[in-house]
Amino acid sequence: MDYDFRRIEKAWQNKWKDAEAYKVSNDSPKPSFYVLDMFPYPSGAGLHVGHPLGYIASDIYSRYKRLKGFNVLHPMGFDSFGLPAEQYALETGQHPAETTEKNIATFKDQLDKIGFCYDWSREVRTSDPSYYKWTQWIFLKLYNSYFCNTQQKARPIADLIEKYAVKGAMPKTGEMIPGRHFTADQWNAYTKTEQEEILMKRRLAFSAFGEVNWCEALGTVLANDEVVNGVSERGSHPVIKKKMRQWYLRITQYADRLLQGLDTVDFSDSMKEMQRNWIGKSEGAEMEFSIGDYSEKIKVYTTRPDTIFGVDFLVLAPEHVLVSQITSAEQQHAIDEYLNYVKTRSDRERMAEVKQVTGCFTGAYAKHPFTGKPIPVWIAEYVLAGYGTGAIMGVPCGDQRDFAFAKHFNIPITNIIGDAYTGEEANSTKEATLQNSDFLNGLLMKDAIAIAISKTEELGIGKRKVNYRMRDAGFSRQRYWGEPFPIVWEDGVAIALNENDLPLVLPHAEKYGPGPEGEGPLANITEWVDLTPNPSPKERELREHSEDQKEYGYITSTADEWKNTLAFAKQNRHHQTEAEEILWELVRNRNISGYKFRRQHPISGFIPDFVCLEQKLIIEVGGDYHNKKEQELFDVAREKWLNEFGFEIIKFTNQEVAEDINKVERTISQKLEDMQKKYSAQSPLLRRGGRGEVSSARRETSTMPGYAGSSWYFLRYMDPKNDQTFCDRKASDYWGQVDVYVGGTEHAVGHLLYSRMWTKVLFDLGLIGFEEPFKKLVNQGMIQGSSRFVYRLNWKFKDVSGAMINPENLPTIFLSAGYLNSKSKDVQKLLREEISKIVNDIDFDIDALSDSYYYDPIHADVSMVDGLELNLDEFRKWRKGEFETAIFICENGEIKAPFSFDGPGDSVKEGKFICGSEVEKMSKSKYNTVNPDVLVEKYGADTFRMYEMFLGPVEQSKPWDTKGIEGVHRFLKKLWRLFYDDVKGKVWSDEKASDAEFKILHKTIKKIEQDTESFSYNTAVSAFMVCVNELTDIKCHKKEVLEQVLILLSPYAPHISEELWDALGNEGFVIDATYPTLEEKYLLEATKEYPVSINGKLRASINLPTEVNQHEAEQAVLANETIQKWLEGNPPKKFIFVKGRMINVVI
RNA sequence: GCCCCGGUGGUGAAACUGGUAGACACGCAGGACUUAAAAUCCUGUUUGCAGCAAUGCAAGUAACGGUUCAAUUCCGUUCCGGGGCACCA
Repeated sequence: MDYDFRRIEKAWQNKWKDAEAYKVSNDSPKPSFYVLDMFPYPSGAGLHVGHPLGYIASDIYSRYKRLKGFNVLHPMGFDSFGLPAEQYALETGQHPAETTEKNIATFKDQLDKIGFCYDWSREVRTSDPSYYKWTQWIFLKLYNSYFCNTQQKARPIADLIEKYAVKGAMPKTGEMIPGRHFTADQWNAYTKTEQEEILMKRRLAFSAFGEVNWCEALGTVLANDEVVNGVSERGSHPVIKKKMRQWYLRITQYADRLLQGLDTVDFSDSMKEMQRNWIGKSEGAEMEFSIGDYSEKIKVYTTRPDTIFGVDFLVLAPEHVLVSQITSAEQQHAIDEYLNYVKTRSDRERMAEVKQVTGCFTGAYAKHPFTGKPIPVWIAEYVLAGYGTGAIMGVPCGDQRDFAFAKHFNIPITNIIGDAYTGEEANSTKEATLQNSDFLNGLLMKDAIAIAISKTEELGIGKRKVNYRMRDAGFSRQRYWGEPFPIVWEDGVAIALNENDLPLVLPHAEKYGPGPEGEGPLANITEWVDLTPNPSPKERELREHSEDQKEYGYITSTADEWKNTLAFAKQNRHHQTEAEEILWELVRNRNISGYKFRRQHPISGFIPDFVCLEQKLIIEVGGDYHNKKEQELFDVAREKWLNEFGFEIIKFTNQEVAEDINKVERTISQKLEDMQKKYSAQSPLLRRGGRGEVSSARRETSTMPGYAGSSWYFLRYMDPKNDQTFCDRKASDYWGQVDVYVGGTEHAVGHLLYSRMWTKVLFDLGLIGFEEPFKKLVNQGMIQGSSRFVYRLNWKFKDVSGAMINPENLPTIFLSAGYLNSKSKDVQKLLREEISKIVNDIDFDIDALSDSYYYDPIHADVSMVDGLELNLDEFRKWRKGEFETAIFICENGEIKAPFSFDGPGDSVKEGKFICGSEVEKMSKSKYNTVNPDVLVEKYGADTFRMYEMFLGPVEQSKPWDTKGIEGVHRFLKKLWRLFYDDVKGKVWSDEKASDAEFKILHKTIKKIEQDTESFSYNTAVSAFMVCVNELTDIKCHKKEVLEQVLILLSPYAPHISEELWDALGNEGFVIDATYPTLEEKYLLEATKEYPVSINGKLRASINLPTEVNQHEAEQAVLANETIQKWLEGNPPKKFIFVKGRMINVVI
């Protein structure tokens, strides 16, 4: 019986599925364990061999923990919002939802073939409304929270509002600063708009103006990596910085807690370091310098207040607000010129020429806060407006950039550290002793820092200050395929939707191009965006007269329709029924609870009898004609339609109105009251408690960035189906933190930082019980692709007359790598000869060209290459035969062409075409991807799993190479033969195992357990190989031993383990077995082969009892022949005995 | 420039807190079985020198130096590769 992996794997995958073997319950007496993978973006290219590396690692760990008696949560889902799907939609017109759906199906199919133990019933997809409902919900939590500086945590914004209303915002010390401080009375007197503006400055999710990369030609906002050298990546159009309203997360408030939290988690040092760098905390002081007669002072930020007496100049960022004020008349022209120069420089340029010194003197002088010495004030682009205060103090003897600046502009340099400053370069250490520094004289610089700060604070010229490099996180994207913001802008004020109104479903789009004014594609879906209620007749008049602003109500489509409806409505108003007249008298003039009603007011094509737009309440009075059959149907349809737009309808019959108008009144006002309650607080579109109507209401047209959905998905897995809350507190308390999180380093500062922040906010608000999401992080290395290149001759040659050769009629010629690698000048001559054989009628000059110029490297698909040798037949068929007629010049100069010519001809044709190779990122566009399906098909999932692990340590990046997979496959076949013999069939027996056999088993148990715990899977695989090799060597076929080995192996190779486990006659799945217990007694040895070194060099090896003591060992060693030979009769100087390890004799 | 991580046979790699460097596998070479192939199995495989051989000696973990009875492991300097940050005051 052969190892038929195809049958086995399929069979067991089905059995697991049928038995729901991987379904996990939130209710279990077992201890919980949570193993998580970073969920993938389902790209159209499908899975490549790089993806499963981490998945296999986590799968092994999950299965291992399960065997160890844990209730293991090991889910998988899809990060399915994102740019690639949108880009694809732009190109092909296919809706991202469709392509995403398709891609996910492919991914799942591929994943299932590898035999992962995911509980698919817990799958999440970030683009699914039932998921992003809660992303939006958490966004609202962020929006409706602020960071309380006293408690250092998030609190509901309602608390802040209450505080403002009762106590205002008063300064702790000092005077009130207008715009920042206010009394409770002032707060209460502010308009809603003013209050909202103040609150926006505290909300954890907030909107503000920020700079974006704006490309006029493309009419769109670009991400940083879509901008290359100041122009757009697509089309090379100019890109400028433009201020636009954006959303942000106030992550800077969490900087300190994010920093502290790192000490509580088990991440790699480099990962922690990266996060620390990103947060970029620096401690220093802010100091104030007064300038001439101006009341305003220049604030500088410095980490080196100890060098305050070495200040020779101040430098402001060119964008600094004070620049225009302090510039002197003489310098005005020079400053203007410099500012113009700066404007032309992109960030990239500024970065590219780091060493270039530019700047301009403002003509102003600041006063040194201690000495009173006048200090020139400059501006220079090396000072960044966005960091610190946008101003620095220049200390040339202590800072290399300041030094270069002073030298360049001939500013005299003050030396405050004596000999420690050479005059040749700045001394930026903190080790020198200060001189020339008044009260700091004689102090070491690093000690002087604290003293300088306290003195500064004492004199009121500055204060201690902590700065962070991290900026608030941009949270809006001008894109389509993302979560819409649950925000409506009413007259410029952001109003959040009610939780009840979620999810705000992403509307279907037909086009994905940018909207006007840099807005996202959603801005083009007018009927979705514009929630402005129908205008009053007066406003309507106004609007109709303005030609370029054709607005006809928010649900109305065409101008004509609207005109007709209007006319019809007007007509209706002149033909009121009696009941309508009575009702109108009742509701008009804000008669009922102060709500304004309109009669016969068109809402799109419909004309309700009465409507209160504030609460979206419609009153219909039944006329006789409503009894007709078709009218009834129409009414139903209309009601449904209006409901969709949030309108509610109450109906009265003529009779009711006529008979008891009081009852009618009560009904209406009750209804209004109910509706106000129901849609209380912040629901948009006049459903607010307020009385005023709005003149414009537009939905936010940006969408959330990719990291929104991924910032909390690990919580959703715990309670994926819950439609009451994002994740029940019981579920999150049961599972707690993610015990092991496996993923790539590329998310070090993005995803990991954001999800850590979200977790902290949710924790602060009491919604979950832990404040770090991931207890342990395992970084999987990247599997790189090994690309193959062919080199196409570039026909940009001049012929001998100097004219360019026209390549169009010339054949495509490919050069073999070795041909090019022989870097000699001869290659060109040789090549010229070869080409002349092919193309007889042109004579050209190749010698003049540099070798880098005459060929283009082209990626060849790795599947057509065996090692480095290109399969020419396949290559000719590739890309729909694009290179069908190409000519290949092989390694040995042989020419292979699809036609015959008078070449070297008759000689034996065995030239190989060798490709160039390079290690690059695995990507479809580089044709270097390897699909796991192919390998699974050829060797089986178990082989594939074990091979990926065998490749090397999980954390290590390595180029993909298939050549070793045979070895792993052989191992599994060898394992199989312990159970089944080719000839004899089944060979296992129930015999009692010997100690020697148990020793092999328990040695393996020990090693596998250790290695699995420490994610050292490559060595674990090798331990399995050793085990099987040894069992084979001693012909052990005993069930007692083998079935234990199967349990050990099942996390690594679940299918074959399951098959053999079953064959041995066991009940149930091996995945539910109990992990073998290590019994040390089998590992004890009576004797040990001790290596004996002389002076650290291994000379002999002697067998000693395990329980030997140093004296006995010494005697045995000295009696040894080889050792005696080395001792040459002398006694050893020293005898070192490490029990159980080795012996070293020093002579 | 700064901060991390790494550098070991022809290749992927192993070596627990300093204690037999190269486990395991690939590749290669030789052999067995076979008409042949596939599959399987066996032997060898760091380098140099000596030997018919078992084996012995020497060198060897990027380079140099140090600590130690003993260094791939700890320390210092330099070189190379990978990743991150970058006029951050």
